[in-house]
Amino acid sequence: MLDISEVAQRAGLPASTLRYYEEKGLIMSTGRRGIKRLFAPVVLDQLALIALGRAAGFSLDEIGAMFDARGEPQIDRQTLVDRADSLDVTIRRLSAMRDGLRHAAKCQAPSHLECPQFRRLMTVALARKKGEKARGSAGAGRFGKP
Amino acid sequence: MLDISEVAQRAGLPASTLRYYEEKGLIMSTGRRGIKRLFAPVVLDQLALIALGRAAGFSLDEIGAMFDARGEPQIDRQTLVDRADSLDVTIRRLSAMRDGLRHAAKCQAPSHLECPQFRRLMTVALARKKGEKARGSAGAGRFGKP
DNA sequence: CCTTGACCTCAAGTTGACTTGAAGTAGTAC
DNA sequence: GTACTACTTCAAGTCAACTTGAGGTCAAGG
Repeated sequence: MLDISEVAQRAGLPASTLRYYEEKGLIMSTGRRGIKRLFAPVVLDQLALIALGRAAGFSLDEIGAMFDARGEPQIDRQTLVDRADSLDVTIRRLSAMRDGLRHAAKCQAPSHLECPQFRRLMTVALARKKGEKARGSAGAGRFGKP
Repeated sequence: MLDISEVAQRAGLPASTLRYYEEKGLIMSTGRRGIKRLFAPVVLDQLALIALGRAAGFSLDEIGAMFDARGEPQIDRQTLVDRADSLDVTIRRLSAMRDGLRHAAKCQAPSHLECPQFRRLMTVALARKKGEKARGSAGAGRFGKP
């Protein structure tokens, strides 16, 4: 059993964030010693998972919908697959942006927005509207209209 | 020349966001007809670039530091390369998360956090601490401690 | 000429994800 | 038993990225 400062230190998060995550139902403390929270070591895995989800652009609510407070995936397997699909889209975009940045760093063209290679990369990155719409509204939440 | 509603419609963004982006110096209107903004069509490319950057987890300020209001990359080529490198890290994590989600959707293990395959994917996703630290602090801003 | 509607500005409000601060509590060390 | 310290709660504050609302402007149509 770990107390909050140990979890904080190992996860690289402030204790306040851990309390906030618990309040939101993303993690659970397994008990108290006196008034102090105790966490099972598995919470570190859960926090890693949450960090991953945040890096993927999912909101805390979305992450909460994918995994319960014990870190187990929720039963809606289709949602998990949809999330994975939307990650694919994100990954394709990010790859294009990475390539675009690398290209921009060495390209001599006076205007990058007119450089054919740069534009091709951007087009790749944005060639998703159909795929995204065709599948309904299961996006990662960071794209699309309000 | 496009007026704001046309840009809004084509970019899939509300006009308020376009005004906000202009105020932040991310885009420029090329003039006014009376009191109304006019935009050159190239603004659509810039907006695509901004959307890409946002999807990559960059803040508007970071995007503003990478590209000027005309959409041209700023001269600090090393920064562009650093951003690209940090995108590589992000992409690796997201790929692992995507695989993890796909696996979770079909795996029968009672606890995923104990499923060896799931853990292996997560480990891949998180095996960056060294790489990230070794390169200094050129991250995308979404990772690391405050 | 007058109205209409799409734009404008500027200030204030919203949301998500936390952080901070004040005031309280409880194991441990002396 | 008192002090210390690491925790606790709860309310309020912060920050980014927008959004909303009130009141103003202006070109075009009738």
